[in-house]
Amino acid sequence: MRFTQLLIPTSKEAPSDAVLASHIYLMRAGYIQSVGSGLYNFLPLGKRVLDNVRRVAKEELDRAGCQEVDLSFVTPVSLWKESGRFEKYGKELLRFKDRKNNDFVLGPTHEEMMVNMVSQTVRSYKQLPINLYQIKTKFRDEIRPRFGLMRGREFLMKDGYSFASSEDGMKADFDLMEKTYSRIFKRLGLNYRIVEADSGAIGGSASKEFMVIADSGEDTIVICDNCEYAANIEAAKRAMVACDADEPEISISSKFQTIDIKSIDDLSAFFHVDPYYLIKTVAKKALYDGGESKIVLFALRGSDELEETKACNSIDANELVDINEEELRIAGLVAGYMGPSNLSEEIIVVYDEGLRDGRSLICGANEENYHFVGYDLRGVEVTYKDLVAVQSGDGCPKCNGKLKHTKGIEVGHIFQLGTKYSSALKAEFLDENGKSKPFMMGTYGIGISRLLAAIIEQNHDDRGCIWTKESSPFAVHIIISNIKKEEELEAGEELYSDLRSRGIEVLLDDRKERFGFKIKDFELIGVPLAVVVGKNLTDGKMEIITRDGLDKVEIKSSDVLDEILRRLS
RNA sequence: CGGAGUGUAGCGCAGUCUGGUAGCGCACCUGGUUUGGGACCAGGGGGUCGAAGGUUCGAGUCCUUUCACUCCGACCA
Repeated sequence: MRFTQLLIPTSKEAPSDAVLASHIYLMRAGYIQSVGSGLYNFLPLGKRVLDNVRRVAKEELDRAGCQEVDLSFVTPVSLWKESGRFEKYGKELLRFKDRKNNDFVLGPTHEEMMVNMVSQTVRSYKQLPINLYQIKTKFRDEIRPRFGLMRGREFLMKDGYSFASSEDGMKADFDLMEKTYSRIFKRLGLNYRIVEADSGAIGGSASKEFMVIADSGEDTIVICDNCEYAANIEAAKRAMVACDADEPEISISSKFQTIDIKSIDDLSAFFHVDPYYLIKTVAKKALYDGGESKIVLFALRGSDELEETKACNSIDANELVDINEEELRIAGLVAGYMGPSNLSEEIIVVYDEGLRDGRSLICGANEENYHFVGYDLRGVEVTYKDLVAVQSGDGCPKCNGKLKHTKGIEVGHIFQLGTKYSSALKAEFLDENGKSKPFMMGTYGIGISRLLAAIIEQNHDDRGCIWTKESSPFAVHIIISNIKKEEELEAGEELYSDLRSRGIEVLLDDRKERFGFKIKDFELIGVPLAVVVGKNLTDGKMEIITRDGLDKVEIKSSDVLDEILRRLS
């Protein structure tokens, strides 16, 4: 393509709200344009990259035997009510009515639609397994869209769904998708890691996320420095923690006056006891379907932190929200002096596994200025769940390595769903014995538009984008230094048509601009390879620039074509 | 949802306190000079000052309402 014919509005200035490199450069280099909160237009360059990422995904999925379909974007609300997700998904669902006053949502994901489609067309186990996918715009009304393409409201996603007749079949599908996804992200040139994950609003049993490692990532992931263990903090486990500090010597269990001693630190200092022996009690309001809510106390060791997603899952709630002072008071709770015992019946208490059979503990007495000393959990019937946020330095649950935190961008997520949706939506097939059974499903997503951001987060410098080979909008960027010089123009044009005739995607900068202007645009746009046709043409040479590292070499003009072909192969 | 802030040319901003002809930089158009690191000179186009209502002789500026966008937070107990 010729620069003079392409819409590439590059600019020196970035929008003031852009903080991430990917956001800044994709805007500045004219890939995308903002149209509203979390909404973007893809300009020609952006569309080319999007198509490339989509193509890589499609090729690998088709290779793995998946079939592409395209389901209606507007989906009837009835399906969402049937699956129970209408409430669970909450405000992220964009709802609206048509002229006949029927309710619809814009699809944020398509489990319901796909199950519905398959249940109408697949009747027999002989038709299984089957794996269907689509690459389609999705809409989620995010609480707070930000970071450009990273967290938009409208975005392009590949969503796939597998249907099997047995659990083994489902697991085989899942494993195949894990391999396929690995191939896709590898081809896109990404440094990624597969981590164990929470299933979130999708539901289901096992799930894994594909995380692109980047400091700007929104997710915290926990990785082992010794083995392959890696998990999202929302699902990360750790080896049991022992405490080096001595257990406090407590002769009798009793209330103890602790005026103005409210925090774990204060308590620890006041009693000269390691926080390990203190109970931290976190109060939350849990929201359920139908507007129901319950007060829940999560008890964990003072040395640990609560992981909210785990906490939410532990009580099967839709969401956890903070409790305001009024609600605390009504529940008979005192901030700073909360404890898991002596509570009204309506309050649910969940203990962290780390407290199992704990003794000689200190906790709030649920009374202003008093703590309870010598709390003993041995032989007491309580609910234990894994609630803690794994911290850097904790032991790996798989080996004796140490865990550490790092940041990642979630670009893929694969789930084993089992029969969650097929049961709810009564999607069944007849097995070998003529018996009706719900499909064993898996669901698999890739954030196609988010990948553009992820690729740039991982591949950029202070001058602009550096695309990877398969994602780049063009393979080669030819810069004609001064189009007024006939020989430069001719040589540039000739190289351009030679490359094009070999099927190579070339961007030719034929604008009537100065050299500096053009080279800055090349650096901003980030095509991996550039050829400068300029002043050293008089010595019969051209310059090849590698965008990553900006290495330059002069090559005899007659050898340039071969050199480029060699590098691209 | 809670808190803070911003809406003025395509983009980035000043002007608002103290009411009196709508400004700057970049970008854009014309002509000329320049041509290897975002050039220079001259000329030019472009605005319901987010919207609605009010106060006033007069409102970008003051008052009321509203909409949109952005940022921070959603922790501890």
